Amino acid sequence: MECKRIQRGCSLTELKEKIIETSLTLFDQHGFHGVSVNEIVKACGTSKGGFYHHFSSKDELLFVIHDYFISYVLIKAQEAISESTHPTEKMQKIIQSFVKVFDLYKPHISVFYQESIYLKPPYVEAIKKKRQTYKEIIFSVIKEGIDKGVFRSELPVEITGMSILGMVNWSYKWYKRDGGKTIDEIGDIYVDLVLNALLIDKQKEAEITQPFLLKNQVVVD
Amino acid sequence: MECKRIQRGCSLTELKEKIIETSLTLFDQHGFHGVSVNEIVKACGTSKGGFYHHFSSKDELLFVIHDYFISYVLIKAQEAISESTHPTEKMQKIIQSFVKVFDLYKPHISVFYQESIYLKPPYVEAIKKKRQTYKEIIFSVIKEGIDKGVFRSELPVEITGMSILGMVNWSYKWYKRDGGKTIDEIGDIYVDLVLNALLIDKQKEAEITQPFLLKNQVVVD
DNA sequence: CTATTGAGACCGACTAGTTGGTCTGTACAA
DNA sequence: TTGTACAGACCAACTAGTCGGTCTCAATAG
Repeated sequence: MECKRIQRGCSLTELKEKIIETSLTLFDQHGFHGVSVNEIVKACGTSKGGFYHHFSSKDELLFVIHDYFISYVLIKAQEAISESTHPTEKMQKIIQSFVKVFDLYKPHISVFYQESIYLKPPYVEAIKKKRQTYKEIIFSVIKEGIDKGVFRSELPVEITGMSILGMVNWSYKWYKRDGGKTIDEIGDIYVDLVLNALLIDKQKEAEITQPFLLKNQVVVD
Repeated sequence: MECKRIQRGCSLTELKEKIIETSLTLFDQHGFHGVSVNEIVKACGTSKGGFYHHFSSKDELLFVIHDYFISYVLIKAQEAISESTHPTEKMQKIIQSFVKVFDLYKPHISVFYQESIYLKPPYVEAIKKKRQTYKEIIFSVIKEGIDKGVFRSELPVEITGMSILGMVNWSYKWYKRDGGKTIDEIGDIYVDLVLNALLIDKQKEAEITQPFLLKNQVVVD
């Protein structure tokens, strides 16, 4: 179960790990302010002392969760674009890699997008910086696609990028693992929608046979 | 300033109105749990008594804000589809009408998407029902488009619908009134992206001259 | 091999402050 | 007089965070 996840530093004790995992689930269900430190430690079978031995504050715990997640996503995105040369393929890989994260890190994502307003100033800047980096990866792929004559040049880079981000990110509001479709299927649909929206028609004709565009398969719900 | 907004029942006293508007701004900035009732009443220049005269609880205030917003959006969407016959036009109208709400109800939207997890059981069902109705409006337009041979039949209705919703909804995370583009311009881009993603190519050829698709204008940021 | 030490991991009663909510009182209009 | 609209002191419950203390165990000393 843990094997597919990113390797944490082995310096993390079991309790610290458990506090993070437990509070992640609780925050996901009730929100950061809907869960008290007492509830966290009770759910962990530990104590206030145990908690504050590992975290200087409840806010730091929130930061650790945020940082852990965004760092992971960032690495995955960088991997995705580095192992491809063609902008279309890069876009496809980014979307598919991000969408995969939903299976592994659903609570992380919910907390990340839901509770980030509660991050205290010293922490919020660090997270913002990484989020911006992530955005710029998306933007750069779109820009590259336009420059290479693959994507439609009339599209504004930033807003198109935010549209894609929004489409994918919003999944955290509704995706359930036991829903009708697997996360990979959903990813394929996203890729299909995005590429149909971005590619210039000639390119689309040429690439329609590639696997990232949905065939005329009947996809029932 | 208020004139463009929906007419509230005139039974609302000035204080109740003021509490709603003030807390909306505060919730938007600091989150529902980041603002205490004391802070609300202080910002309003009123008192605990004043507050609890109009609201039975802080939770009810949150519900009122939610219900007010979703009801408005629902009406707008129903207007949008009823005044059009063609699915393409319906989709266009829905997106444009929703996007317009961002200018008028930015704090409502932020609170709606950010704090809804804190709605208590008696309230949360009522809101969920209306949200579902909204989703089904979108779904029905997509379904109609597919049935009429306008939208690509290989697209799954629900996920495509959630993609569109996500794309548009996500705006609340980044849209600023004084940004580079007006909300109407952003709406046009959304319409362009969505229709390019949904329309079958023949339709696209035929309708490319229509105003809802971006011309080869250079849109700089 | 045993004894001593000391540092990290953890416990839980405690505190100071804040929270949502109540209750009595008041001003005023009908 | 009666009801509505508000004021603000008050309260019980809960909050994040503290702090003195205990336990474990590895490193060192004898």
